[in-house]
Amino acid sequence: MSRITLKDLSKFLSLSTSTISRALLNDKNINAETQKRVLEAAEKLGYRPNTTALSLKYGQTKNIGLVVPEMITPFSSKVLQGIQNILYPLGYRVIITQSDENPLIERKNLQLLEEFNVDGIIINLCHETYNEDVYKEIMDRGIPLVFFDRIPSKTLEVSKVVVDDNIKASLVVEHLINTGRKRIVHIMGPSTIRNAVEREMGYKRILKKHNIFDPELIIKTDGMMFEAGEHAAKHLLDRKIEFDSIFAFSDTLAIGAMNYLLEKGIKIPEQVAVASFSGTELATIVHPKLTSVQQPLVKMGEAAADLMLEKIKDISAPNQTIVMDTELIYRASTFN
Amino acid sequence: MSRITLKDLSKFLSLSTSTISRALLNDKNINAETQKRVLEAAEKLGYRPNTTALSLKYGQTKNIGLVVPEMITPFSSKVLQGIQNILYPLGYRVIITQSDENPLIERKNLQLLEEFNVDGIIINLCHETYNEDVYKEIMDRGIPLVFFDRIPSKTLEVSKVVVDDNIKASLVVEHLINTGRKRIVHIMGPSTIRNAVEREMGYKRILKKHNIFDPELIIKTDGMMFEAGEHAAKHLLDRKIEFDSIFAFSDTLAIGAMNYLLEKGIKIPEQVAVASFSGTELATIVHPKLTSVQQPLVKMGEAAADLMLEKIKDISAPNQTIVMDTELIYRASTFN
DNA sequence: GTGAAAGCGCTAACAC
DNA sequence: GTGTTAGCGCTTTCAC
Repeated sequence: MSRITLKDLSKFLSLSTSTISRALLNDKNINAETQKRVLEAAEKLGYRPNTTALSLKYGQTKNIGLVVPEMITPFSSKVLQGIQNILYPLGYRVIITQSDENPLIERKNLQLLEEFNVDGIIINLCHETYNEDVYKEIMDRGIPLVFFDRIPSKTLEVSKVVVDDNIKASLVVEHLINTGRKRIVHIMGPSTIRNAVEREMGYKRILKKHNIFDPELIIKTDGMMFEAGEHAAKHLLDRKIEFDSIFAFSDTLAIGAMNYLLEKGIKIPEQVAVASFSGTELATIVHPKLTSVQQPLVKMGEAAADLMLEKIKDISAPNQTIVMDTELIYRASTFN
Repeated sequence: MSRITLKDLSKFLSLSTSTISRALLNDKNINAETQKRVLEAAEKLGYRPNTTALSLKYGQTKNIGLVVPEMITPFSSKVLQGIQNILYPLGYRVIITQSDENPLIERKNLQLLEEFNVDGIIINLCHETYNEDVYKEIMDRGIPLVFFDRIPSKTLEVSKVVVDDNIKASLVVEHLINTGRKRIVHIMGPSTIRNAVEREMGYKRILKKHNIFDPELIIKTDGMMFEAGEHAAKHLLDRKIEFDSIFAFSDTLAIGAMNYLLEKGIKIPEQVAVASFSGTELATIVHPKLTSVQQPLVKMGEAAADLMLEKIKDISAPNQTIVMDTELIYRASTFN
């Protein structure tokens, strides 16, 4: 808590609090001499403005909530970094909540953030439709909501930051084909996540184009974490499904699968090439390093924060969709 | 922002705001009938208390700052989880800042949090002494500071949550010796981090006890991230230093080193066993999985939050040091 | 049991 | 150019 207040300065200098305030705010109606005295006294006594008073005055808490599915992988941290880059210098605090990939927890988090009186919420959701009612309620109450990465179903019009999942997924698959792979597995995320469906569409389109599509090669996972990837790999081996490569929905799933294969003595990339989507550090801290679609996560955070600022300035600003550019990074996991 | 206020309810029910307030706070001086009416109206109109007004009233922002070195690894996220477990239900917001292992950024973060008027700061520092002056200043201003994991030098008495680095490091080394390793490298963190020194001491003590200590086997890194581990491994190979195992300061350094060795075709654990310290998911998502000292990160966060609450309740509460139990988890990276 | 009024720290409209 | 005052939303004396 700030100890010393305008009132203290006012007493100290025998000036009214409004004069002090004006001096501090660099108002035009202030004597240069007076201002200097005030500034010096403020410095000397260690005055720090009370943000709470300002919040009350202006009706803005300067708190922005962030809801993410998890923070085990660096994905959200990177986006957070971008959000902070924009919001911290402007005096906004960012309050993070983790949903643990559970829509129920996400729901609680949203309610918690509302209780925290945030000015807006930036969210990467964990289920396309489950909490749609809450999203709506929140927006109806005049609290702007900005989505990134995983967005709600099309029935809800919102501001959002996304990547072109479909096209980039197809590029990954093309790459696998170009390097001679024919039995390309897709480890697909839950279909309650729009991106999973989009990436699958990209995958399917290319395989069909090349006439090598086989529905058996699509493994839909239940979860999103490493074990889900392991299960997918186990499933493939247990069923003796023949495959020479994997395109996974995310680095996380890819790594889970990769480690299972390595444990079973399968050589990567010699026997099975692995590629994925995300672009976190995870792709480069495993061996072999993963070919992956790199998303500009920090920039995505910055974009989301910008959208949020726009909405805060004018709640009726039109919803925008920002599509970020991604880059397919080729690494050892897909080359012999 | 909450739309509807006590005043609105007051008008709506033709009652004074004080009565409304009393009803909502379940005060004894309130007619049961009146209270019922108020509660119903509040529900109906969707009243939500304005936390800002409360903050101003009580002189507490209910904001707690968190300063961590990085969020690329899951270490801080886990601790954050624990902190949130305790603080969120109590209405405290947690505001995170990342120092990027840079004391200068840490300094800025601390100042930022002060400007945010936090009620207290929980911190995992990135340099033992560099910002000691700021820590002191902050505490002198009556803002409680609680440290965890990496703590300041002994000249600064503070509340903190730590683990027994020295003893657990020695257990890891004993384990390596028990599995037949003789040339045990230590990849040591920067000595500006107390834990690095403690873990090195544990390492040294055991090697000396067994008469196999060789100063050449200690590689002190400059950084803390994966590349620093790689560099250490490169250094070992370049200098043709003979070794059959590695004990690394952290999972991060261990993984960096491991991947470099794997790239050079060195077999793990057959040729080189690897063990580390941390206990994040990182240890289990690489191949082979890492033997590592598992720290109870969520619990550490909870303990730090508890210490913080104590300090908030009574700023003059005595400083406490909580030492958490850790567990050495044996995994494939140290077994043939 | 209820209402009026003060005050938390600050800014801004209004006097002078 | 400076001071006075009101008010942001809430709780809490103090009256009645």
